[in-house]
Amino acid sequence: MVTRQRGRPRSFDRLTALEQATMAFWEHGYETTSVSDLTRVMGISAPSLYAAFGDKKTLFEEVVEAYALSYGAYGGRALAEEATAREAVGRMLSEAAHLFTEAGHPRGCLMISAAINCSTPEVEEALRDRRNANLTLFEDRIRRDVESGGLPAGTDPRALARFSGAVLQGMSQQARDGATAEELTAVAEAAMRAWPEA
Amino acid sequence: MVTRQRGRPRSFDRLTALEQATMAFWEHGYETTSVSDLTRVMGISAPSLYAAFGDKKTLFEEVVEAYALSYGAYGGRALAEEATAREAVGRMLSEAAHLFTEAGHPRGCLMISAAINCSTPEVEEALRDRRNANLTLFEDRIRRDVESGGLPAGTDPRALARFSGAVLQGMSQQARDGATAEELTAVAEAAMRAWPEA
DNA sequence: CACGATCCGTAGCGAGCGCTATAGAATTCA
DNA sequence: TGAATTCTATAGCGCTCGCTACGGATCGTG
Repeated sequence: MVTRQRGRPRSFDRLTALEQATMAFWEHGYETTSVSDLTRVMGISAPSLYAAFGDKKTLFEEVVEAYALSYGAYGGRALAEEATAREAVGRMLSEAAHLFTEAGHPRGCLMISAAINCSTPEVEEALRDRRNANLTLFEDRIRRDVESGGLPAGTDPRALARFSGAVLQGMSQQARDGATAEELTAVAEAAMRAWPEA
Repeated sequence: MVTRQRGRPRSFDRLTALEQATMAFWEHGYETTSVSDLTRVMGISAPSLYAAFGDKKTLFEEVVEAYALSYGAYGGRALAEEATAREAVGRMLSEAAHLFTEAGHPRGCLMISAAINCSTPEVEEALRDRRNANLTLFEDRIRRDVESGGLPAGTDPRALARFSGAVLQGMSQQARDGATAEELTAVAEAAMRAWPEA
């Protein structure tokens, strides 16, 4: 049902503006990115922003959702496509080493770094919930391999998932602190040495 | 040379106020902790704060320095007191698992989480410089063991230092995301499995 | 064309920010 | 006791924050 639009059409591309907002939030975080920062990088005025995206918090939520489906989708892809939990996490960390440092967008991971110390608690908790949900996905995938014999019987799925998530979060901060793709790749490889032998 | 103080004496304890400022910055970060937050938790008025500590940025720098010498000294102690780099880092991660989660102060590490996304770039860089300086300390300690044969000849000191730092930073965020001391201890133990055999 | 609908830019709201001028209170020294 | 010194509290500065009222501009529809 495509309702023909009635009034004056929007003079900017909504997806482009969302992408530019993503870059701003990714680089500076939720709190530090002001609405006037956003209107400048998006090339629109404040009333246009509020009409198209709601308030700042709602815009950020849409940014996070879009990020999770694009830049942040590598983890889910690895979990879905690799045959074992070990291969999935190994691939995820390896890809993260490049994604966290490549040119064309800010360093690190938006979901990890963009709402660390936030005066709006709901925003901070929303990203925390996403991070913890991802941890549970790791844990479930690892447990499947433990139960099927792909990982040793004594393996603690929750501990191994937390370890992998901690390395990923640490890699994000190292990327923002200046680490190169090569250095992060070495971190990822070291982390996989901690995994039990298959 | 203790010069007798002349005018009206200060009506609050400077160290106590500094400690209370530390707790506030530790929990909420540099940016999110306002001067009025500080005056409330420190129990003093704004002019007293500015007279005793300078501006907000200077107060934060003093907080960070005091933190590094107290709560944050465990890493330096482990490096100084343990016989090998492996034992030092293992002890550091193990202690961090408890320090990052124990009651009586906020979770995680102030130097890791308090200035992530900061509108004052110098503050963000000051903590980044401290983190990177700590990485170099790890690296130097590891290199000593590689050169003395305590670690295998092929070991990359910089990579192993970055890995250890990444785990520490990840543990800090996991602590703030709700991980228990036991879970973080498991993360620390997993990390040490990545270290080469002595 | 006129009309309703929708979007745009200007301009500014109330609130909180970091910070400070000012004056009074409390102490030491002469 | 009086003067000099230093701290404290009130009160408010200029600024930026997130957000929006308003009027003009631009569209589809009749």
